[in-house]
Amino acid sequence: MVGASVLNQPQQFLIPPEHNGKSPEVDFNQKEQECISLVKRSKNMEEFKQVHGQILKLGLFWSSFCASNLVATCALSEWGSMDYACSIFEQIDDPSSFEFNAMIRGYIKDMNSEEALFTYLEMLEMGVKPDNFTYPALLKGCAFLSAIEEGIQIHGQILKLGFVEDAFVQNSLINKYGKCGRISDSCTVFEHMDQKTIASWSALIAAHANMGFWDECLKLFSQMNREGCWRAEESTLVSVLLACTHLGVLDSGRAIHGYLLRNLTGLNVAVETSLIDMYIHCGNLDKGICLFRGMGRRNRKSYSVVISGLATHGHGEEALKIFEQMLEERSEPEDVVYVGVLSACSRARLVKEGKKYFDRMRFEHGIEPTMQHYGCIVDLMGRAGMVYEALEFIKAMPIEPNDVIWRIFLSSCKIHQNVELGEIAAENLFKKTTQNACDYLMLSNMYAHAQRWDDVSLTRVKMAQKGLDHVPGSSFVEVKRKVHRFVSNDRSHPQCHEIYEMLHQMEWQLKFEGYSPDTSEVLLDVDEEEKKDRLSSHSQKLAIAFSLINTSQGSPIRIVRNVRMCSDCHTYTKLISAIYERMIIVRDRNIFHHFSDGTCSCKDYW
DNA sequence: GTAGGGTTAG
Repeated sequence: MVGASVLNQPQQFLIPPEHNGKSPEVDFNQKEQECISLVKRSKNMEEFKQVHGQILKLGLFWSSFCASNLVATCALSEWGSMDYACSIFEQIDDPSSFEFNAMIRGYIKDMNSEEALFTYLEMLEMGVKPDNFTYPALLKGCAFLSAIEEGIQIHGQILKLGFVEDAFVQNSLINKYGKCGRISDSCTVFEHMDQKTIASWSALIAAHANMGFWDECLKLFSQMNREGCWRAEESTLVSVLLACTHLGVLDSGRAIHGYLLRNLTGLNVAVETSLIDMYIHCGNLDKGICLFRGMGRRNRKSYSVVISGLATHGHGEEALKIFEQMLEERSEPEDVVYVGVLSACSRARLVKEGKKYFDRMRFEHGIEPTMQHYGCIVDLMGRAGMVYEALEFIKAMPIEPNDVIWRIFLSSCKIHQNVELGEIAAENLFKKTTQNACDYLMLSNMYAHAQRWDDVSLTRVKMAQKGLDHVPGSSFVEVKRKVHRFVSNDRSHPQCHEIYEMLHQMEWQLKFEGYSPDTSEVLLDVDEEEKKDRLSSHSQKLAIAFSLINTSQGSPIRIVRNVRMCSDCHTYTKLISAIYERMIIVRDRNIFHHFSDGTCSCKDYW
């Protein structure tokens, strides 16, 4: 049936068959040219099949570049089909590297990397020599499959065939090694390059981002600016923005924003969304929302970023309004956006609404709940104090609850000091292989609060037996694009003396306000004075003291923490925000605390 | 004579 319809139609696009005065060879070449041009101009499968039919009818398939172009167009066009391309390809008696390359690229475009690798093997078996065009796509396939062994073999073939100097091949190698987690191999390829282009830097930065080496991403970006004369493109900057987001470095993120505005006209939705995400996760929610409101076009991801962002900053109601607005704009929700919606309900303690959205997700939008959704509901109930109901919910889950579910439940039990259920949570959590020191500390803190010192010791012994080390709490502050890290009782900072002076001064001020340290979360059964000493130099307090010295009066202080803050630091920070009239924003793992005028946005539940 | 690399957010 291929091309059947064209036979019944006037052949407007071809030269009439009668002799036009030229030699048959010229005539043939002209027809061939016209057919190729028509193949390339096809806008859909229907048009393509018509031209294919014509080419077969005119006998041009066997003797020309027509077959090549048919395969390439069908394999690589947006509207193309690999099945159809394959059927054409199979009719070529003696396929060249061009046709093989087109097939390989087509499979990669279709995310069918296995088939791309099979095609390459077929190419070698048939004795067709690969060229420098073969490898970029093939390496992309290896990257996608994280196929380390195959990748190494292919690298060997590249060396043997002498394509290792090709910049495109080298960039693909950097990417491939990055995706396979072999970052040092990416660096080696990069270092050996004569001509490093923007794509080489981008590939290297993305490789580091893929491994979560955020500091390295920023270092490479500044190195690139120092060494190169080209301007970064959007794709590079998304990786760099992602690094800023993870590190919580707002000033560096702002600098990238400035760079984008200076060097690019108009940003695409992906970059705008990355910027919004960066602002929100670096603690400047208002700027993120402002950019979101100014977006010309939004997609589901931009909505999702903003909804989750508002939820983590404790603005649950606002997040739900944006979600309703998204539904009005007929953007069908996907499962991830519901994680934001449900966590918004949980943070705002909107239990009824949360349950309603959970049902709506399943029954109205047909989304099967994932572990994350179940986690949100456990959090929703647990945080609101419905710990017994939360436990029943966990027991009724159709999938085996993972460590995260039990951790969320343990955290709820701790907030509401339900030791009995907390022990059930811990018992289940400790059966999992992914337990960590924080889990033991949570249980231990709960016992400490209940003054059960024997159980505190026992929990710590168990923790030590498992070889789990207490993760030292760190606080990070960025001042003038430089990140300062503090740990508890830190005396390593160059401004150490001034910082402790400031801390002393702060304590005096706090005493006037009637503050007394909350020692309930200091683990050891030692005397009160020692506990107070340990508390007074927690990393967050050092970071605040440092910021008060080094930033201007009235400017907000932004702190990123690696572990959850203790209740004393929370109370302390609330009071400091009022005394020093500063907004203090703390990123505490996944949520934000906005301390202002003596209160916190989390309403003391975190 | 046909073509290729880095591509993102939760």
